[in-house]
Amino acid sequence: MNQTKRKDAKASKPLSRIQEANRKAILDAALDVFATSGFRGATIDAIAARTGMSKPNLLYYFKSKQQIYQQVLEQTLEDWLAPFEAIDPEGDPVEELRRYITAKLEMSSKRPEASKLFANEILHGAPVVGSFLETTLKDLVTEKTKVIRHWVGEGKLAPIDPYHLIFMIWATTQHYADFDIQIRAVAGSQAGRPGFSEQAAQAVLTIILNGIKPR
Amino acid sequence: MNQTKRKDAKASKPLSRIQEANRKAILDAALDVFATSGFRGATIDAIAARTGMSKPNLLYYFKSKQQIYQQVLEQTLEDWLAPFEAIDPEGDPVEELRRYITAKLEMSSKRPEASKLFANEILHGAPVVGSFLETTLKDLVTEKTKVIRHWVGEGKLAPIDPYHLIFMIWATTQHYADFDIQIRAVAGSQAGRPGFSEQAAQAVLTIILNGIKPR
DNA sequence: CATTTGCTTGACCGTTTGGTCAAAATGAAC
DNA sequence: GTTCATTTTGACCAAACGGTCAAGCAAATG
Repeated sequence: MNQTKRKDAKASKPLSRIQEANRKAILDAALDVFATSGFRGATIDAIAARTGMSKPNLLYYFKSKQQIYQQVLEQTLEDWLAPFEAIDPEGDPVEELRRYITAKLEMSSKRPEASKLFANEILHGAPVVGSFLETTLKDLVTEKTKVIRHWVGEGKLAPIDPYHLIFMIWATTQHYADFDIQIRAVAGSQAGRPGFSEQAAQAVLTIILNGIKPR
Repeated sequence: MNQTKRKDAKASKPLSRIQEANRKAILDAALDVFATSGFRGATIDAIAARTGMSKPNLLYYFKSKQQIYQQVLEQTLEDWLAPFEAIDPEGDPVEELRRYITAKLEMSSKRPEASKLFANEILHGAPVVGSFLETTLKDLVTEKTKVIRHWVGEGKLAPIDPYHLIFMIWATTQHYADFDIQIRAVAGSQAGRPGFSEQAAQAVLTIILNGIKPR
């Protein structure tokens, strides 16, 4: 029964059906808990309660709270980055950025927990994703700044600093997820209305795209 | 009964010289600790260590960790709001907004801890400042949206939604404080150079102001 | 000087929480 | 059924942490 197919001790894990389901349930619950309470504020018990499992059972699937956190974060980063990678150097600048901003705003509205989780991580010094930021993300951003600079060179965009344009898009799109409570408190009835997030997207697009169009 | 000379709401403490100095030292240390570790992550011991006092001594001046947190937050909110209140309805729109954005970016660069403290509070559901957001801040924002709408009506600004303009400014200016680690990681050498924050201010102003100028 | 009041702290307590462990339940294979 | 591996948990431990308290120290006050 110990063929290459069944149970490999170290290299890779076949992952039984039960394991796969439980792991996923745990990571889903953990995302919520970590996002609302932060790493320190979250407790294994809280995550366990949310999945209906016992605490030791969580630690049967993941060896520590840290590890759960890392995996949730890792999983989140991929989604977070995908639309950024998708910016096409060959496409029309305004159209590409419109697509990117729209995608990010949609993510903020649909999965604010992911955004909050990430915000928390960065806010506390990026202890886990720090090296990722300095390598993968940095390279990716460098690449995109070249694209933007190329667009500017062609006269398709106003002469703006690519870094700050990117930061500004990140800032704005994340804000709607991370600060949603403040937004709801301040905008009051406005924010409750259906179509509010579409309206937000429209306003953000208007300002940024007008701001970077060549004059 | 109550002489109205002291600013005290509780009508008891004249506050000795020593008390005033120690209270301030504690609040200063607490700002740093809360900003970098969050409420849950911060410990009274850490704050005490930073002031050179003992833990019981902190609790002699403030009755609980919560109370320290509240006072730090309260103190921070005032600074945070001041430049927003200062937006002058009679002034030139572009000039007023330039002043506001510049002031906020400067705060982000000089006192990022204050910004981080606030971000953390909101991110975790605004348990302490929630009611403040729904009353004072909401009223203030409503007032400023009217000013912006008036400017738009006069044709001095492009027709943009005032709420989203405000959110966008908040988002962007806070981003440079709250996500400074990500910015430094991604921008690398750029961010280290002197004048980086001035450059950031220039870029942000360019995009937003161009974005809202009437065409 | 003595006395009162304000300031400071070492030692301690109760609770929370991350993590362990041995044993029980469940399931799979024969 | 029996046997063996996987999954689950109650009970427990050690460390961390918020907070208390009684006693010590300092500084005014007389």
